[in-house]
Amino acid sequence: MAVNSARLPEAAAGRAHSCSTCAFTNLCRNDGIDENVVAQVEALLVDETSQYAEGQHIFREGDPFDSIAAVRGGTVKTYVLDREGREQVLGFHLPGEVVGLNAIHSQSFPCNALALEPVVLCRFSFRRMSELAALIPDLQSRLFRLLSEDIGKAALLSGDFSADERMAAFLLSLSRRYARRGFSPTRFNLTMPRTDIANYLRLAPETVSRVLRRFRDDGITQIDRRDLRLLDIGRLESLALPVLRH
Amino acid sequence: MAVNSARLPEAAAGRAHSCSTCAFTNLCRNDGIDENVVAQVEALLVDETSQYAEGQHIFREGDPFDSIAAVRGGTVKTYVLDREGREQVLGFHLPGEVVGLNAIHSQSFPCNALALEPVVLCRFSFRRMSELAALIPDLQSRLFRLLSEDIGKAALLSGDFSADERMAAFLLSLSRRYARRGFSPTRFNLTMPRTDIANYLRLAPETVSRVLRRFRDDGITQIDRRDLRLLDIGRLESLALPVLRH
DNA sequence: CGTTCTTTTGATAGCTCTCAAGTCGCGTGG
DNA sequence: CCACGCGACTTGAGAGCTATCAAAAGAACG
Repeated sequence: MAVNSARLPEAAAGRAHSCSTCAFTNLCRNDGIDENVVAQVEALLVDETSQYAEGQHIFREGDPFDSIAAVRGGTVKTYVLDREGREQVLGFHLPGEVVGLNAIHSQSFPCNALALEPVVLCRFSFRRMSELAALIPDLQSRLFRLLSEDIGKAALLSGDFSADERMAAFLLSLSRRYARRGFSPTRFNLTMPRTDIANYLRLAPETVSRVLRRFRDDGITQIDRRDLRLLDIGRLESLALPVLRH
Repeated sequence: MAVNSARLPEAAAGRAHSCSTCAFTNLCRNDGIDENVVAQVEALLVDETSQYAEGQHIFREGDPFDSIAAVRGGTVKTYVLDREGREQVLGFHLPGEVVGLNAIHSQSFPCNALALEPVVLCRFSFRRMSELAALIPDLQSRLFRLLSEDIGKAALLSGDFSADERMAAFLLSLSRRYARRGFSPTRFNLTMPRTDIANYLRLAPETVSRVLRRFRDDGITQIDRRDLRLLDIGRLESLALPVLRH
């Protein structure tokens, strides 16, 4: 029962923590922003408490783009379907991360987004956020950086790396991202099924199973179902080096 | 001698055409923008005529980020070096396309950029462009879209596609991008060596050679050294379908 | 005209996929 | 409480695609 929420720090119960670890930090909070601007920022929160049950779609490919969402809780999977209906997983979005940035260009979502577990979102009107960005240089800069950050994110998929390298990089990526948001970097739940991991890493599910078994046999991880502990991060890092480059 | 410049439309000789097919269209041109703003836009061009010879670096990994560049002529290759010094090609930038967007986040270039042939760039100060974007909503919007567009660009590399699918998608991508800028979509030069294509597609150079030979044998292309003609775009499209999805 | 780099071609090995079967966990209903 | 069934996961054996190794042919350069 190693649900991630169980590892949430004490302070995380309230909204304050969620926002302090969110990618939009300093946007929702008052830090160094004019008071009457804060009111406008608050007004951006279109539907602060939108919730989704496991298996529900947040948006689907082709849906008109109007708002950006930040994940407050749960895991969101983005994916596309090819001509033959086969799924291609594009990524997983953890608490504090943003979903939908790739929709700005075409003004419609280029992929589907699904809740892998109960999900809570903060939604922002992108139009209003743009208007505000023109008034607050720091906000504009933050948006530019957020967008820029995502451009180089495909490294995990792009290289012709071995199954071990991909898996190590994947686990390490999860670890670091959880750590950044205040969760344990050494123990967390794989909130997605093996098939989704395999699909994301462009491996067969059987290969994922075999690699995870080897990692366990080698003492790198301890894993029971989806409950994962990283025992030897150093080894993981050296395995993932070709993928992550640092 | 099928140099691309030889296929440049008549109108392309002057600056007008170059700019009309550039990713920053409507930024350099006066269309619908206040006249005294145009002066400011002009002022953005830091070094309009910066040129690079084949083999010269435009920037290197770690260089401080200050400006974005649009390719006016030539081809730019971006790449990184891993721990062992092996090169990893990230992409090719053709005339009219933008280089350096992924540097905004970290304020320094995360990769190297090399001129594969004589290159002419338009450089823009990103700081000044941001300031101007706050004044011109359309410019801000254009920048957001430009950034968003690049986020989903890694599809060519990300999937576990066959060598044929990758190559077909690569050739088709070049064709479409050249067409978009006013060049011939059916005949152009591969401005990069086979090794770079192989590296970019995550294939061995030998595999690239074999695939190109098969394409030629099958009447899909006609190729002599780097002079390439696409004879059967329909077949290319059906091959590339799993990669490009349309 | 030799040197060097690029490209091509051939033979072999290896990693991962595919196919197939079996195991485990868990909710359902008897 | 236990049998059942379903889905997720694991495990095993063989095939295929591409990388690797090796070598030669071809173009570019001085």
